[in-house]
Amino acid sequence: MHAPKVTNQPTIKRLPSYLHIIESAQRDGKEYISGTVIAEELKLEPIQVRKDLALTGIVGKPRIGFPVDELIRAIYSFLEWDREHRAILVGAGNLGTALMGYREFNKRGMNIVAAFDLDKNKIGNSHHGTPVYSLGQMSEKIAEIGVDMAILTVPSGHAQAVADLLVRAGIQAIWNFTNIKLKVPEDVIVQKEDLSSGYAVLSVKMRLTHSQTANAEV
Amino acid sequence: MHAPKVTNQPTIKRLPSYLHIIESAQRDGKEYISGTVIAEELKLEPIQVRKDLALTGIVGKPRIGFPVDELIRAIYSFLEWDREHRAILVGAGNLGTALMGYREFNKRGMNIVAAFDLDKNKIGNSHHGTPVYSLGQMSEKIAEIGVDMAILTVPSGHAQAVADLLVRAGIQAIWNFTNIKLKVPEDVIVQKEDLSSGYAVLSVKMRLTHSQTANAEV
DNA sequence: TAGATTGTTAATCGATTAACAATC
DNA sequence: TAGATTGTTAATCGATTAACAATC
Repeated sequence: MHAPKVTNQPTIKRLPSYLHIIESAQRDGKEYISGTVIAEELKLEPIQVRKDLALTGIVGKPRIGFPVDELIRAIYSFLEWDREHRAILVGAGNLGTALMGYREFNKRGMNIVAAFDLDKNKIGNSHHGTPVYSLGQMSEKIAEIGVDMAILTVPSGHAQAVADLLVRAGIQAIWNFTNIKLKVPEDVIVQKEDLSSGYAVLSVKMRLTHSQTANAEV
Repeated sequence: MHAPKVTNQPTIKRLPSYLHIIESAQRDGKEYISGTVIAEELKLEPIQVRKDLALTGIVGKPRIGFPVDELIRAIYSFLEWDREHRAILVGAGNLGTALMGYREFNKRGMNIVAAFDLDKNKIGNSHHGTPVYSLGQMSEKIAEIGVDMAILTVPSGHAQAVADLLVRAGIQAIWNFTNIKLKVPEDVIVQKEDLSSGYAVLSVKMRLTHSQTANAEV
């Protein structure tokens, strides 16, 4: 009767893709969806889907599956996507602007309330409703607005300096899109998004497929 | 005397971050770097770094560490980053443009030779040296240029249709930045980049930290 | 009822970590 | 030489998968 570990990273990372399938079923008017169906859609094992979903506390019906509306609520609740996460974004370049325009985040509770940049041409503009301020105003604005997390999309040369500013301004969580391993106090959460690692996996997969010894387990 | 598995995903995903540290040591003029130092920098266990690096075939010197130049070459070779990967990019929006401007990819052997979009205002332009063509020209251009992989940064509503086009044009590998699970033939490699999964991990980490039971193993 | 699916308990698999001899 | 680090072999840990009774 041990409580299952709630910090199973692989499971947490899969939940958003489940959610996608389940929401699509909801749009189709389905009342129930089975783990088997989700697994087929994502090419996973049914038992894995069931185990993952169990973590959210959902209870299904044998033979029928999981109640769609309830399941969506359970995942949202587990991921804390049913509450507002106020975020700021630092670095309003192409990547930053892309993230500001990513409507899915907003649906998942993330509210990007302000962006900051050094570029005078960008300051004063707004993207998808998010105003862009000067970097100099950042600490002040953070204190004023109340912010849960910062999204870091600055050039890597500025990453550590900006992170230092964020920490000093009291930010507790940083979503780091730079390729710099940030040095921050222990109690500050950093989630690093590393595009190169995806490219590395892709390259190796390509090599394995192109070679004769095609032990292509994906 | 079993050969170690070359398809250890976690290891492959860590190699780019090692490379970062090692290249920085190279710029500092260091001839050798130890696994211990790399581990410290990235807050990993030294034994894990050594095991990971061993996969590339590098041989170190006890007491001294690994020869920097040779180590960089070994990682590049293992990841096939020492060869050109000709890529096209489909969807020249903000994210696509950001990827075209990401100079690190170019250094790692990726050459984005062409981009495609539907938007007439974008067609004919070029971003960081990459020309943008109309989507209608895609199949033709792929045949003409010779392409190893496609980067998919279109709106999710178009993802499957574009993937179908790519497959028909003979593309063997797709780097998928949409949140759609693509349906492709078995022999086509898809690497999915899922920003929501990073956000999910961050949200759960925040919940765990803010709660009293701070079992904050990161 | 028959049978597909859930949820639990156990088994397997693979990755991480530990221990330690070899060595520069 | 002394001692830090490598690389190998073994132990541990955690995640995935299998088996199967319960059940709608």
